[in-house]
Amino acid sequence: MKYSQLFGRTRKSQKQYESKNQTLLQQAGFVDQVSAGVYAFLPLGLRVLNKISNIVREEMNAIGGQEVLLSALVPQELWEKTNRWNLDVAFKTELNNGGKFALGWSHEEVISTIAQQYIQSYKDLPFAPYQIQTKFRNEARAKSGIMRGREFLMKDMYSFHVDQTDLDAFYERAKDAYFRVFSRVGLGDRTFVTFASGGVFAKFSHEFQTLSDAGEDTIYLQRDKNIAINKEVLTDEVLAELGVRRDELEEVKAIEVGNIFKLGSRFSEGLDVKFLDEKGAQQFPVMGCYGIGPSRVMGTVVECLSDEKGMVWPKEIAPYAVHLIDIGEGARGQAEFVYESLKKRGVEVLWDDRDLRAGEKFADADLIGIPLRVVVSERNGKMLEVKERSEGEVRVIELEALSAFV
RNA sequence: CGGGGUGUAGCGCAGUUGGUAGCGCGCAUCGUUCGGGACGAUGAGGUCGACGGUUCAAAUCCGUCAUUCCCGACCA
Repeated sequence: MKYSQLFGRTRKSQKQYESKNQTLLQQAGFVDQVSAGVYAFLPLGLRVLNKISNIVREEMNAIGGQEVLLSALVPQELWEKTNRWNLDVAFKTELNNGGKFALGWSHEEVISTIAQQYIQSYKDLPFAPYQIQTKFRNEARAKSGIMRGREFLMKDMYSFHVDQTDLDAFYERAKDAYFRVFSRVGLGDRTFVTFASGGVFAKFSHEFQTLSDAGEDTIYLQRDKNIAINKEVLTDEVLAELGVRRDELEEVKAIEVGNIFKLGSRFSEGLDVKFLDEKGAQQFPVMGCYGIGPSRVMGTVVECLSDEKGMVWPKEIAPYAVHLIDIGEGARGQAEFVYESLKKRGVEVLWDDRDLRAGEKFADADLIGIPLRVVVSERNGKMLEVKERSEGEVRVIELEALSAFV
């Protein structure tokens, strides 16, 4: 992609928000705020978001998840079956004939109602559909850039099992899959599985909490034992159960990037999803649900991995692999050659082909945060000057040697 | 939903005791520049959030509503 043709661009003057991700993503032209908690993703931002979604997709598929796309409009009657119609989070709307709907802020009702048609026998279980869809939540106060919005992208998976044992086994596989997701997006070393409130049917749920001062949650860490506990469930009883002492805990701020939850049979009972077991007896499937918000993950990466010059994207989710810069008119032809060569090799490259001075191009490259910067100039002739965004070292190499960096 | 701040050109901002609006960036044209956000010249671009009130006169004072940011509350 040639930067001169890109929809969206960097700004020199940018309001400095309290939220780093809001400031940097807007300044670099990755997102545009439409309203409080409502964001449009521009080409660069969408590329990142899609890469995160694809990682999630791959890892969910790897444990047997099956992708679906549910409806965003969810009728009142479904919510009423589970007593969730009158909740503040819901954006409500209605048809011209008066039928009432809420925009989906979670989809247990929809998926369970559909599942009901396909679950008759224990032989039909287990399965785990998931979707990646925009969720709508009527937050009283949107905040923190793209991390707590009124609409946001969410991967939600729901699993259905014949019994608790089967759920427990799948739950552990989902937990592992979540670790792989956070590792791949570059947050692995600072993301902890955290004991959190389990609601009515389970003692705990598990949150995936990424350490960051920008986080809304307070968690307590025992790093040696790799145990983390959300402040909301920190009691002496819980500490005893987990085998940790209060005085060995470290209090930290964290961002909840994922949450997995054992639902038991609340929804299968509420929505009357039943199957016949081996003995011909009617049973309710045991369910689990598993959420990750790709847009929140994107914001979290910005919060955690940026520096004073701008964003620093990990390779797996960077909008492009290479940020090509040509300096001086004499380098234009060589830049064109390098650009075409890289594209032919399947390397994703953003070429800043604007007729600007070097300083502006460097500053924009730092702000945008693509992992590898490649400079061509008359000074370097046919050689390429490469520098990784995350470190300072500059190397001069031949085009053929570039594959070692991307 | 309570509390505080904010609203003026595409973006970031200034605008004093009321007298119908400026600066920087960006943008357009030209020239000089050209390895860490260059410089000069010329130019385009705003019913000052909305509505109502006070006044000869309102970006400016008063009221209401909407907006946005932050703190808190909330957060299957």
